[in-house]
Amino acid sequence: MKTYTAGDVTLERVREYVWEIPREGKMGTPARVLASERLLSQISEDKTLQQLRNATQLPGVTKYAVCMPDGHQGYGFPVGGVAGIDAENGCISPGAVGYDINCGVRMMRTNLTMDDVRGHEEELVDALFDAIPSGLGGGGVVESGIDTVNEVLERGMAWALDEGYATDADLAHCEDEGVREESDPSAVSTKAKNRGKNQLGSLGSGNHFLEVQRVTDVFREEVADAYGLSEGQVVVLIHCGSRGLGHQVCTDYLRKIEKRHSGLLSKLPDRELAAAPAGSRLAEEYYAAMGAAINFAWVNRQLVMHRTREVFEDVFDRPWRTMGMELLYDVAHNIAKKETHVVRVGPEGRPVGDGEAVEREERELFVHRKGATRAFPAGHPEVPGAYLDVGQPVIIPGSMGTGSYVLRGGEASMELGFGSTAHGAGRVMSRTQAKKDYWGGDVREELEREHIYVKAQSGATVAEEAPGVYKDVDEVVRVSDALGIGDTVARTFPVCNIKG
DNA sequence: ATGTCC
Repeated sequence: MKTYTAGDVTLERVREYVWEIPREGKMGTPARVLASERLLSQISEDKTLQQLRNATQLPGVTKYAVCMPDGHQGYGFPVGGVAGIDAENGCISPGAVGYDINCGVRMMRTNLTMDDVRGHEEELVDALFDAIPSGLGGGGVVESGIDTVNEVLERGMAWALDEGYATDADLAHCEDEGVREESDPSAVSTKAKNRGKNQLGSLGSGNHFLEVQRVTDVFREEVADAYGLSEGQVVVLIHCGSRGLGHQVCTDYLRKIEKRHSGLLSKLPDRELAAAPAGSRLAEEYYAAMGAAINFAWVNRQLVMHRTREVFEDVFDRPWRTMGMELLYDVAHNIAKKETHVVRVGPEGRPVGDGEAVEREERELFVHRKGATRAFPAGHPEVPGAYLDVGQPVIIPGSMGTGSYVLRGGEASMELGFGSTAHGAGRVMSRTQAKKDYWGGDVREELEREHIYVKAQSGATVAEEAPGVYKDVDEVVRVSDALGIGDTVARTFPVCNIKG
């Protein structure tokens, strides 16, 4: 059997693009990396593989911990990691969701083409930058008080609908219709709410952005038709999360869980994997607080989209509905959710990997997706009606110089990754290193030569997000497609981009 | 990712 060794980790090649760290020692299950050899070598350069192996020690982890092709090191658990953990006898781990709860992406269609937009790029990027708050700290489309925040945390996009910021169609084309029902605003600290109350409708910083793009390629015509995508069409991609509110929720619960479940913590290989046992009060509270932050992020992206429609109305001087500005889909990539999956069970009733399994069973799991996108295939009941026959849209943002992809959930996603695929290109260079290698102004000029117009609050952010700091998104998507976990539907190229 | 340390 072909193997790949990086430091103290050896992976066995199960088949093309599937690598396995066999179960040994304290590992609860095997671990798997879904990658080409080139991507695996990039993944091996930081602590990703150690973190993935550590994750199999979380109590109740089933099948295998999985790393997607864009994986890299994160807080305790890889970005690009997926773990399906028994929701009855296992645990839930904030580090395996991430600090930016419900960080995610939405794509809005338009019926405009580049002929409509050409010559307006700079006007458009300026107008978007002026209208949509970005960067660190406060300022949002809506300035709200605690009461409004509580309603947003409770109701998600249903709140936006009632307030006139969303349409029924917007809700219908969002993962979970933009509402996590199992949410509890009272589980969210006042500190978190105070951080969030003036951030509703804001991009934030880092890799978050809003980008006007054109569709350059269509790979699966019948799926693209169902998604309303065609070559030359202009679309808008929005990538942001739950801002300071979600960050505070993660911080608050990490602290509480470390303290109250120190016994479990002492058995784990990394403090950053701190977890609350399923059924414990803190597990319930974290799940409900995370749900509230999830709702906050959906409203955040909705308000940014609402404001984008208004900007297009100003720039192109007609109502947004006449420009076909409909939500294609909104999908989270930092989330944990109770879902039912088929897992393999060993002779002692414990979830195991392929080799030891004696039977297959349906179990309710906390599916932790951190930097991984839900990718349910055609026919799955949670895929919206309009897309049921073709599969759930998966939106994979690339860098601001290379473009992005729309995929559809593939038939193999349930078996290989608990219904998930990649979430982006994935960094290959730290932010610190990026600022040494690049200068924001140069990056911006380089992009402008390719007719990509970038406007950012800070030149440092442009340097940190230079196209060269990312893995090859084409390669990430090629692997996803080849494995059948997410099938390519269309590719886009940037027109203008605003960021923190 | 993040009022990049209460």
